[in-house]
Amino acid sequence: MNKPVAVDPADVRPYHHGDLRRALILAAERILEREGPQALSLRAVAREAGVSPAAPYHHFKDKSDLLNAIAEAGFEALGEAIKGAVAADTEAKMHTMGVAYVKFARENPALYRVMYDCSRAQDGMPDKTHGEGGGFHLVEQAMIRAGIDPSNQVDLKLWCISAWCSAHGVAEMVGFAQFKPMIDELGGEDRFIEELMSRVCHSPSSDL
Amino acid sequence: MNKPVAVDPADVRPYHHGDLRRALILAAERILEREGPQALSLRAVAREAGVSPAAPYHHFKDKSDLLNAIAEAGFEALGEAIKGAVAADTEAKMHTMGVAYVKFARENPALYRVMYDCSRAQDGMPDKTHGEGGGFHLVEQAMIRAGIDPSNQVDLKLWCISAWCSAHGVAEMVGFAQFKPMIDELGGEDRFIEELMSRVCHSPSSDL
DNA sequence: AAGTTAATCTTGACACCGTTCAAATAGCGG
DNA sequence: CCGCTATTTGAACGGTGTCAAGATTAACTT
Repeated sequence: MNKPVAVDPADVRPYHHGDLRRALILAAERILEREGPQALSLRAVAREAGVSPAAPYHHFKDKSDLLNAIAEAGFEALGEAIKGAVAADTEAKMHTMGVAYVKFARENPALYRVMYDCSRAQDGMPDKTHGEGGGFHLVEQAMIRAGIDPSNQVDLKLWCISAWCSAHGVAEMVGFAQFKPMIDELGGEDRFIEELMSRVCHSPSSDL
Repeated sequence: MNKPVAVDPADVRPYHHGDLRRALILAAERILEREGPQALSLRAVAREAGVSPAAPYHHFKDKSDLLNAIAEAGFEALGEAIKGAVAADTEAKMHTMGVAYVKFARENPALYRVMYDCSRAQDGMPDKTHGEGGGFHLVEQAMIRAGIDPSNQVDLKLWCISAWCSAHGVAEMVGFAQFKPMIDELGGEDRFIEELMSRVCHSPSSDL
């Protein structure tokens, strides 16, 4: 008899058919990138993972349960993107973080869609987003650096939320094709994002 | 034989089955308010209008075509809401308009959802929104009143877009249940909206 | 006024979706 | 080796968007 051949642990399918849960999430992300959010059906994910339509139900309660897993990973990636931008900017300004946020959304539009569709269906963004390494936490620190008094917790949180809202709004709308003329006039979407972000981060007068 | 009985003209179904197109839109809006956006299927709309599942296809190319009609009406109503708020505020500040915007979104969550789902699938918001009486036009005027130089068209538009983005972001996120503790601490969602809006309209320092 | 045309609506079908459930299968502990 | 449990399948149900073909009715033409 052959003893089990020594295989790369990455190739091992430890269970029945492998580590589905993970495989399903990966398959879903693949579909998301390739065909967009409206093509992301449970059956399509199962198909992509090479498994029957009912199989996912042993790893996810629901379709929305799968979506939530994807969304959570998305928010984590978003946090990483922001962190990366902060690390590259010695001043670690809100503006920098905002631009990183919007660019992440633009580079992963389908994922970003799932992230906020889930947030709306759930109670909001995943808890981890507000935790130690999460994106929201980074915003808090930047706000404090920008001069917001951290002893007034409510005020600080309000500033963070309002900033996050603005970034989200920009992220959802930069893609509107109706802005294309303006984008061309400015010389590219990156410039457009910069211009919007600097206005969001700094109002021209106090009586707006 | 009976001649047709004299009927109230309101009961008359002038066409085959009545003025469908309009009836379908109304039925859809009814479903939207009653059961939310995920219950809005073409078949359900047809059912609500008392008509066969295929009937809508003679008035709308698609399901999305119906949705677009609803979205367009929604953006018009949003413009009216903003206009109303401006009329009631002698100073006609951006802050006032922003609050009106967000409150409209919160009072018509399902409609608001359809509005932006369509905008994303289309090229953006309906053209009428930017026209003479549209909501975007009102923002432009308010921006000019707030001191933005109207001779720099690009700059003016950028200010308007950034403001609209912020309002949209707030509108989408105030509903997150995870903010409930903070809302309670502030004494209600209205107050929460005010606080966010004033921060969005007025940054604390220029180096945010 | 009658007959033709064109618009409107229905019926029935197709493919796909989310979800469930009983049966089959495979790995695991004894 | 046997049974146990987790995993997967297959088939089914009700629902969806969409389309083609036929029936019905309004409108137009002469």
